[in-house]
Amino acid sequence: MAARASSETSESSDKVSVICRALRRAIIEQALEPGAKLPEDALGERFGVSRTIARHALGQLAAEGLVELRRNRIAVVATPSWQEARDAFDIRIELERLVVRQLAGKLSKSQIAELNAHVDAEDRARGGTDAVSIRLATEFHILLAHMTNSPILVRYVSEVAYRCCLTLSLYSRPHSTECAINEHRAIIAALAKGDATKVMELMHHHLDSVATRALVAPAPQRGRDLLDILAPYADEVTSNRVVKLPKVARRG
Amino acid sequence: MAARASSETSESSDKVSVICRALRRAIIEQALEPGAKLPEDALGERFGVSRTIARHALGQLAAEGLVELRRNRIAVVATPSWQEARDAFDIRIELERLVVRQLAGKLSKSQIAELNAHVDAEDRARGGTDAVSIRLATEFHILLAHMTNSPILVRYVSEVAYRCCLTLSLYSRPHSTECAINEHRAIIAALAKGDATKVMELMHHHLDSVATRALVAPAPQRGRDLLDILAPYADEVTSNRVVKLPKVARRG
DNA sequence: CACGGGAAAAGTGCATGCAAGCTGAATGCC
DNA sequence: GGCATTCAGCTTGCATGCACTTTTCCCGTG
Repeated sequence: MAARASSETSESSDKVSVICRALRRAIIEQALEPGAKLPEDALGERFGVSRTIARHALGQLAAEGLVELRRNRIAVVATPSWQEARDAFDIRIELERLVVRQLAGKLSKSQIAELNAHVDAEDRARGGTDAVSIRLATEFHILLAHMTNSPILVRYVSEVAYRCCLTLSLYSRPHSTECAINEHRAIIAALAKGDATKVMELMHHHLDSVATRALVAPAPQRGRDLLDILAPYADEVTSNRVVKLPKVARRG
Repeated sequence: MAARASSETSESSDKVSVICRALRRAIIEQALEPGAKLPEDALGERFGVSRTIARHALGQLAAEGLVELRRNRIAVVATPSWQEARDAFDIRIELERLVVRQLAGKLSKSQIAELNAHVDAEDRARGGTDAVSIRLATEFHILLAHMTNSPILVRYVSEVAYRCCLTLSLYSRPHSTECAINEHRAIIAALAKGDATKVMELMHHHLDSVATRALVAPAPQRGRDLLDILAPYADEVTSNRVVKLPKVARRG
C-alpha cells in the first residue's frame, strides 16, 4: 500500500496544490463569493508565485467546477445555475449512498469516534458564522468518503460536495444547521449498527432535505447575470430595442 | 440558455484542450499504454506548442486520473491498481443508473435514432481492433450522459468511463464485444419504452458484467509495480533481507 | 447632455530561459 | 568480478518577457 499518495488531486506540496487548497477553502467559506474575480497576477502576488503557477491552479479549480475560465478574460469564482445545482445534488446523493453502503458495519471503533468528534465540532461551531458551519458539514461527508479507502470516490465526493457548498452560498439564505447535525448523528448510529439499507435511506433523505432547503425557489435572487433577472422587467421598456444594456454594474 | 459552453472540461479551442483531447483519445485507444512516458518537451514538440502548454495539459489529465504526475519525474500514463479499477466501476454503475433513470421515457425519436446509429457503428467496428471497439462502447455511454443535458453528469461519467477504459486495456485481454453490443441495444429499447426501473437494472447488469469480464482475477499480470507481483516469490529468497531490490527494470 | 470613437491600461496566452533534481552510466575501490 | 560513487545529461519547476485581446476611460461630436 502507500506509495500512491501524491497526484490524484489536492495533496502533495506543489505550489499549485497549495494555492488550489487555499482558494478552494476561501471559496467554500464564501470569503470569495461566486462571481468574484481571480486575476492571475493578483493571485500570484498574494501567494508569492509567478502567474504561471497561479494560472495552473486556476486551471485545476476550473476542472473541478469551482472556477470559471473564459478566454482572455479574468477568471471568476463559478456561479452555478439552479439547474446545475440540482444536478450536482442528484449526483451527490448517488455517490454518498454508495459511500455509506460500503461503510455500513465496516467501521472500526476509532473511526466511529472520529466521526462523532467531528460532529461535536460541528455542534460547537453552531454559534459561529454560517460559512464555517457549512464547511464543517461538508467536511463530515468528505471524512466519510475517506473512510472507504477509495481515492476515486474521495475525489468525486469532495468535488461534488464543494460544488454543492458553492450552491448553498448562492441560493440558501437563512441556513439552519441544527437538523443537519442531528441527521449526521443518525447516520453515524446506523453506520455503526451496520444496517446498510437504513443508512442509505438516511443519507438520501439527509442530502435531499439539504438540497430542498437550499433550492426552494428555482429563481436565483442574487447576482447571476443581471440580464436574466431583469429580462421580465425589460420587456415593457424595450419591446423593440435590442437587448443591449451597454454597461451592467459588476458586483464586487 | 447556451453561453455555458466553454470551461467545464474538454471543449473549447484552447491549445491545452486540444492536447488533452488528443492524449485522452490516444490513451483510451491504447496507442499509449499504461506506464508510457509523457515527457513535456516531446509532447510540446509533437503538438507544436511550448512545454508550458504541454505541462498544463498533463495537469488536467492528471486531475482526471488518466495520467500520473510525479514530482521531478517524467509523467506517465496512469496504471490503476485492481482495487482502483473496481472502485471506478462501482462509481460508474451508480452514475450511469442515474443517467438512464433521468432519460427513461424522455428521449425524442431523433435521440433514439442517434443512439441506434451509434450502436450500428459499434457493430460495424467489430471486425477492427479491440481498441476501437472499446472506444466506441465507451462513447455510447458518454453519448447517453450527454442526453441528460447535465454538464456535471457528463463530466463525471466521461471521466470515470475513461478510467474504466484504461482498466480494460490493462486487465482484460481477450475482449468479447458482441454481448456488450446486444446489451446496448436492450438498454436503448428499455429507454424508449420508458421503463425506468427496468433500464436501471439493465444498465447495472451491463456494467457489472463488463466489470467482471474485465476484472476476473484480482491479480494484475502485466506491468504495475513489479514489487507487488514479485512479493510472493521474493519470500523464499529474502526472508531476512530488507526489501531493497535496488534498481527494478522499468518497462520501456 | 448623451453618444460614439479611440487610445491607454490591464490582463491573458504563450514561449523561452535558468536553476534544481532525477537518471543512468562510466569510474574507482574492495 | 562485484559494489558503491560520482559526474554528465536530460527533464522538470518556475519566473520572466513579449504579443495580443479586452476593458476602461477620456474626449470630441451631434
